[in-house]
Amino acid sequence: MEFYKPSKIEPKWQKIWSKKEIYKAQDFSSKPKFIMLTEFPYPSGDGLHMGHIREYTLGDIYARYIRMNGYNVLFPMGYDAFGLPAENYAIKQHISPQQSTSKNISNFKKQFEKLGFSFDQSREINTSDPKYYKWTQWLFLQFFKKGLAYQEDTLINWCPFCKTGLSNEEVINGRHERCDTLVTKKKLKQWVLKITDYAEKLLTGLKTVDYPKNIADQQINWIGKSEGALIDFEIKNSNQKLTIFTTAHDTIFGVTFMVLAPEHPLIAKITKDEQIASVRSYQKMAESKSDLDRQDDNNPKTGVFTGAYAINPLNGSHIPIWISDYVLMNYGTGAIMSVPGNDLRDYQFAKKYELPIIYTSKENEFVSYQDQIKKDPTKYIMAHSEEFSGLTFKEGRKRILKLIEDKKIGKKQIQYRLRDWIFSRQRYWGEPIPIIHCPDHGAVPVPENELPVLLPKIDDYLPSDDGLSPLSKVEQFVNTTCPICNKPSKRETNTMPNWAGSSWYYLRYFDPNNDQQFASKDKLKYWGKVDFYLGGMEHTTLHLLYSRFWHNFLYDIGLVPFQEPYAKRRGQGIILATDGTKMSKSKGNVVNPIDIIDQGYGADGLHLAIAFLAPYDQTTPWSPESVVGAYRFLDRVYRLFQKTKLDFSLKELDFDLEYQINYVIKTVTEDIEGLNFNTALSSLMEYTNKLYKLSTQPLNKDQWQRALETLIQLLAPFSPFLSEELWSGLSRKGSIHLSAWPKYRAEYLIKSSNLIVIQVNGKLRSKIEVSSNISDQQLKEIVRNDPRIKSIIGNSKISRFIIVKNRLVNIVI
RNA sequence: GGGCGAGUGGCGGAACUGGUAUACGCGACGGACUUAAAAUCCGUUGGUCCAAAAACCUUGAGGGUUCGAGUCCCUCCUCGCCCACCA
Repeated sequence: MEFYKPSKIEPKWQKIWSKKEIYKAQDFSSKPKFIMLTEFPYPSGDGLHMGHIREYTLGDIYARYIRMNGYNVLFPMGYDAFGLPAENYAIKQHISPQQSTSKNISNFKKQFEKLGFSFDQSREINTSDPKYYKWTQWLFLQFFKKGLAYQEDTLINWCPFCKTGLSNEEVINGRHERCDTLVTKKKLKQWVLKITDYAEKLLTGLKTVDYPKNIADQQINWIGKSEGALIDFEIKNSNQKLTIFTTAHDTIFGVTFMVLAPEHPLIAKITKDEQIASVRSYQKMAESKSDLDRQDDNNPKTGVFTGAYAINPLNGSHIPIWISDYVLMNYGTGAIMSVPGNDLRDYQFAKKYELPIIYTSKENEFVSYQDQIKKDPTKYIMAHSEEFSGLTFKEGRKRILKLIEDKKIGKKQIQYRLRDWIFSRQRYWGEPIPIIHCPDHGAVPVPENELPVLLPKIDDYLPSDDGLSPLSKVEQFVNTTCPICNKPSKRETNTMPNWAGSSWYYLRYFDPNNDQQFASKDKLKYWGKVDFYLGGMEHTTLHLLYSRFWHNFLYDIGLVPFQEPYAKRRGQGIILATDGTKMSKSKGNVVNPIDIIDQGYGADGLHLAIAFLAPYDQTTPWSPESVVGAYRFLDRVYRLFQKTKLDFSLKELDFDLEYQINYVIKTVTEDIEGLNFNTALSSLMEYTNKLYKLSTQPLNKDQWQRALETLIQLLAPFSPFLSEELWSGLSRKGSIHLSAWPKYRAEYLIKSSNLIVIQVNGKLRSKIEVSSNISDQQLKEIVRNDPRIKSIIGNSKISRFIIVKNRLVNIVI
């Protein structure tokens, strides 16, 4: 008898699958197409980690399932090789990013092979390959030509450790999401992509795709649409005007002071002489504060009076103008009207500086506007608002807006929290931005036939504190001529962020070797939308949002046939360390998945353990024992196939076995469709246990054969190696992974009898087995005569008799 | 402060649309096989009480709706993730 040894089975099939290219996707196949996309990794020096394995295992299971259902499946893989992590790793290893990247990629490939994922290897891409980034540069130029890529001299988020600017999305709690360094501010000239132009489309597009609520909500919150009004306030004894943005224009009678952000340009023009000194010193103080300090809402409010007054356009009252850093320059107009009766921050500020408070709701005490509206908008009754007092907020809102518009002192305004995307990085390892700066013509795009602008190989690629890219030191690279006038000009030396290459990579899989276009029209049309995109929740407001933006733009300029790139998105949960905390090198609690394979559990054992661990989208701790259970199950399946001395004397079909076969097909199929991989596996385990018990009894040979085939076919997506091995042992032709997914027959799922639960007053008292076609009358009779039930009921009167067909009886006494 | 989600055995987790709570797996305990161990196989395994049968209790806490609630409603507690002085 042979023992189950993954190390003897798995390498053999890796080679065969690879040689026969069984997972190759066909362009223009007549079969229905399906794109299963998982996020491609950046090839780090540590190799694949548990998070990768979970993502690709789940994607692989689904891809294999869909493939067996007769689809032309595209399940691609590539490498997101440009960017900070790769470069920081190279610096640490004292080798060039080119070297480290190619070394790491070959390690990743080896590991992927060992893991046995069903990728179409022929379509592999690498974002740092000039043949690839030529098209990233080309796409950037399309943004430039449409005015959606522009340069701005602005205060940006700066990571002092990585020595580069960052986008808004890359700053998490005031820290750089990659290295956790506190972010500071730096004034730099930057390339910016105008993602804000797509705020509305990115919102409405969400209604056309299948995303889980939490992902859609996160994007909606990030885009942060709010509807309100811009209102102009005249300034007393001045010809200046102060424009504010508010979402609560109906509280305008409660305004008792105005607040400007410390950076507001109007401050210099309106501050009274006697206040200049204190205003200047406050501005200085605010400037030196880090983002994190400034954002802490537990901080006591601080501020300073400018000496100037604004005039309330509706009642003419004079309102002092203050400065405070709780107002942000980069949202709205950088100025607010303060209504301390309804806004907590304004209230705190008013209390501290003893400013008057007017309550504009009938409660006549502090009530948060947001809370009030949310609780019951009809109960919010306005007060202290002249002729509007007594109205509901909804009505007051409408009328005051109309009044403001009629008087031409303001207008309706839609405001988004989304900021434009800071797109340049002062680092070496990225796509050079294909722009030439000409003294006469300004920023000029590199002509298309000169793409790609190659990243020069240089020795000194370390970043510097001055905000200049390492490329600026390379004279052969920098010095060039203007494509328009031929005058000596300088190349742009900033590079693109690592999110550039990944913003369109899925499209390249359709046509990875095309050197005329990023992908041909025909292939874009054939493959269409990504049917299923699985990835990390942490990319919701980064990669996922960015790539939706790019794709929407490409659609608008007619380069892709669909508006949204991903028809269905799901996010997998995180696998924590055994102690329930995040796996991290510094804590030393990292589990290396490849070790698990090498310990003898095999790739199949690893896949199975991960799929069985918990629902795919749940964050859950890793347990080393889960692999033991997975391995034991596979071993049991293996031994089931080793049984040689079976008694096949049975001529008739075993109806119960027939039921089991059809039932397991049904449940496993439905569970995979619903991505309930853990319960699919528990069904397969139960089924296996039943077969194992049956194997000691007389059997019908054909039926038994079918039972075994069903088992390994249903198991194939989860454990590709073992199922292929056992399939070949049944001397079936071809790969099990190209075989047709089993179909159940409903007629075998009809039970002749059912177990009926009998309750008295809702409490379980007895169970009986009765025929499926029993009438309610008959059932009542049987239940009444059940000795246990009889004794419980005794002389009590039965007031109700509830029957749930084929399931339950409840007697109420 | 805002958004989303979750609390079920010793542990990971099941439970379809309100209808047998604790499936499946791990661990533990007992037994078989073995000189022994591993592996495997067969049992037991939410709690209280108990010789046993039965009974009673149990899905974070409390209340409600219902013949019947882990599931629906209300109040509260705890935890996780994301965002956060966004006017």
